[in-house]
Amino acid sequence: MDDQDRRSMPLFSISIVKKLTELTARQIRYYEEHNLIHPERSTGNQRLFSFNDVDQLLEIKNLMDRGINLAGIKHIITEENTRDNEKAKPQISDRQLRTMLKNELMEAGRMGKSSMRQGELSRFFH
DNA sequence: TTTCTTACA
DNA sequence: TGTAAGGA
Repeated sequence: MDDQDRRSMPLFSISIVKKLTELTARQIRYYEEHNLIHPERSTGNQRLFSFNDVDQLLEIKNLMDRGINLAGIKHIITEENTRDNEKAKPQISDRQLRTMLKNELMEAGRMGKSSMRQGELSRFFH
């Protein structure tokens, strides 16, 4: 069994994830509705989160704290998985994109927040 | 007891 | 987002 297997192993109940991420059950379920995480289901339709899910949620939480709304987060995470396949963005490298995004996020956090919202984020993916 | 879904404030 | 309702 390799690391990836371990990371995607469904182990935590929502109550555990709630403590680990400091998010409410409502938020956790809401993010799942928007396909930001994909916890497995098991006994009696109960959610079982993997280490990856928790990690993803922590990332979402960080973005939320920076004042980015669901649309923006969704956009980021979606691009995250789409980027590798589509080379329709020959302009900048993957590493450059990450650096740019990181700098922007840091600036947004430092400046108080509102500098980056909804559509503005799309400029990174044009 | 804990979690689940749906839906309204 | 919070919370109530009703079921598993």
